[in-house]
Amino acid sequence: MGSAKAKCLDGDACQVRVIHLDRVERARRETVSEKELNWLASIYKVMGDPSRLKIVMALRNVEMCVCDLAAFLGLTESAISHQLRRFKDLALVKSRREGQVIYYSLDDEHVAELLNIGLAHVTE
Amino acid sequence: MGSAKAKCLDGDACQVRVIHLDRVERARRETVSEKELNWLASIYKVMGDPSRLKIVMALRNVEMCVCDLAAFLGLTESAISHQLRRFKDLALVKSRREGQVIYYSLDDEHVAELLNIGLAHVTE
DNA sequence: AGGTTATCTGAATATATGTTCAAATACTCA
DNA sequence: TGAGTATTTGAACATATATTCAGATAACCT
Repeated sequence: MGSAKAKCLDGDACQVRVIHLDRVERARRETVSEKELNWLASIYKVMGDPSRLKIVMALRNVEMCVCDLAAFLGLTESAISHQLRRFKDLALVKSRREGQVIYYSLDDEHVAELLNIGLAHVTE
Repeated sequence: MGSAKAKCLDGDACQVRVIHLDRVERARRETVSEKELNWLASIYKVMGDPSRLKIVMALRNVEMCVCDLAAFLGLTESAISHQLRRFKDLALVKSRREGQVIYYSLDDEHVAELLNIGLAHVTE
């Protein structure tokens, strides 16, 4: 119902075409703040890279040091260190020093939960 | 227990340092196939961009056409179309044509579920 | 102190990515 | 059929990103 004739939005200059104004307004009403959205996106993003996903999966059950992860992933220890820093910046991973060795482990239940959901579906 | 002296892996040339061989082997045992891992990563990845995340959130409740989404996001219709194609390539979004208008909606419960988990945590 | 091990840092690089613009396609209505 | 609307496509561009290399820190051991 209702023709699909586009209406206009953003009063002043009528630059934006809209067909279902009600839906757009509803979406606007139901969205979260820009800050929350960006934070959420960055969590998904950090898991959206095969190498990092593998790191998260490894840390899911046991803490590991950089060179263990490097061996597991087949990457440089430097590469692992760089990626771990990204996790730490997002407070998704924590570290614990024991002599020369630094042990990394997950520090965020969201990540573990998201991982479990994903794994459950991917392994059917 | 056990000194932190690194052992060697990958027999032939001993190029890889490992401290906790047992943990690495366990991680190897418990990982999923490369294919599954990549597929899973691509799902997280597609949600790991603010614009796309906003698209998913909009489509969570109602189907929308390209220009509605463009109005909602404040982006070009072309940009929306490009992003929607990525979703379609991953079979996460489906489309339905009605005359000139093409309606998009979510086509994968994983995505909705991941989104709900994320939203629940982000909005505390 | 000096030497070894584990990790980090920064520069460099190649590649991926998000967006826009211009033009093509698909459908509708008169 | 032809004009108008909705969406798609491909090239282009600027930016972000993952990894490596070389060198810097930090902690241990003798």
